[in-house]
Amino acid sequence: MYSFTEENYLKAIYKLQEQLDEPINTNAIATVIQTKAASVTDMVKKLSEKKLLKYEKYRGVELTPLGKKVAIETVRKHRLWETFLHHKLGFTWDAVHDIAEQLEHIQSAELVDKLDAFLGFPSHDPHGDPIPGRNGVIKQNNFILLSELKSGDKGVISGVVNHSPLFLQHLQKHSLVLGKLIKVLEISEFDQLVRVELEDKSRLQLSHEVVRNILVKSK
Amino acid sequence: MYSFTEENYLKAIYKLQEQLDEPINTNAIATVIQTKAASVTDMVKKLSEKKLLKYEKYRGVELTPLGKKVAIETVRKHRLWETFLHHKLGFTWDAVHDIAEQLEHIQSAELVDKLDAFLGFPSHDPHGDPIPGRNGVIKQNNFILLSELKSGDKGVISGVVNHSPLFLQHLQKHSLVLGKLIKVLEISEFDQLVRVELEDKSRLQLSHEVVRNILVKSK
DNA sequence: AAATATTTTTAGACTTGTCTAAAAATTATA
DNA sequence: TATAATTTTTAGACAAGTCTAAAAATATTT
Repeated sequence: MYSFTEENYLKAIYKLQEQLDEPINTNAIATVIQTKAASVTDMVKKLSEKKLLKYEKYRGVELTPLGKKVAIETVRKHRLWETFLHHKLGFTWDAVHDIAEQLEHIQSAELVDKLDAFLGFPSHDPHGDPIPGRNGVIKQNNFILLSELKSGDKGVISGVVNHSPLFLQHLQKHSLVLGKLIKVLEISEFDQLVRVELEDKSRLQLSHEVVRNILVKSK
Repeated sequence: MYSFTEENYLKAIYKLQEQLDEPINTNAIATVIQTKAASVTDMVKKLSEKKLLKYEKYRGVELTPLGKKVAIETVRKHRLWETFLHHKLGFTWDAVHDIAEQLEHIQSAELVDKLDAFLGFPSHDPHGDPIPGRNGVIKQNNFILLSELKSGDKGVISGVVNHSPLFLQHLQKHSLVLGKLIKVLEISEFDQLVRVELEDKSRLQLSHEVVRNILVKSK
């Protein structure tokens, strides 16, 4: 139905739209898609002709309901495949993204539904991001940043802001994985380092860069 | 590494090469790939430059060892994905081919190996075709056609010659699926119809068109 | 408000893979 | 073996998606 490229553009624009609530400009798309602004202009014109988005020269783009639907379906496929790769095939959470980027473009509605059922209708992917339902509805997480917790507060690690393999590997190395209960002991006023304690009573110090990229469910 | 199109050409040429043991001509490839002879000529030149096959104008093509390796890897991926779709997701055997045609082009050696392990290192796909190993070795089946059995002979349904969805659905409808023990009762000298008996003592008549497209392991 | 800087678009070109129509080579037939 | 029929290749064009370089529009600074 839609090409790999079209789906990638729609997904990128959708994600930008979630962050900023205003028309998405050409350069922002170019950065996400890893392409040049001129290419974006070309592509955006084509997507506009296909009624997938509204485009006004020099004013940016906005997805139509159809475009948003396709984008969300692509996100759904991506996150289901990530879940498959992690839970069924045993890939670590830092390795699933790149492969899912390919798998998300496989065309078959039946495949998506059967995969969903096979995985037990998961609500979240291996990074804690919510998986859109068949109907396109996304249950938004109400997780908060670990950096927002005060001394004595507890939370369960439930997601990440930064999805880079390097960051994910770093967390993994320190057993900071989804589901882990974490308690804030002390936040240094001097250098912002956060001392935390895990379930097994082990303690470690986390940099601000780390705590502001971990999402927790407050306990 | 190689594009969808390149892999498809190599796979098609490989399969033709298995059937005929002589250089593969342009029209044969065009028929399998569902394209025009002129397109094949163009593509074959490019594959030749990439050392994937040997091409002599007007004389046909022959895969190089590298080309054969890529072709077999593609077949391996195709058959592993078919197995996944059938055994894990519950697709019927007539529905797996089209989706596997897409999945076979996903790029990740690790994915293939992990999928293989997840499936328990299967030896055959849902149609009874052997799955090439990691090393590219294919254990050839020594199945025979059901049409070669004589009255009184028994065999286990182990594969099919015709892979069309229509034929596969037809077999399914009559419970003629892989693993079924089948006994030939009588072959009509008049109209070639074959009366057979299944494990559950049920009997049915099979046309020549059907029996010459079923492969059995002789018992 | 004019000058400067930035962003976006246009124009033209390139790549991959495809096509049609015509030319060239091969094979089959008389 | 000359002629006809078939197969294959070439030539030129097209679509999708990308690029560079230059032009146009918008935003920022003075």
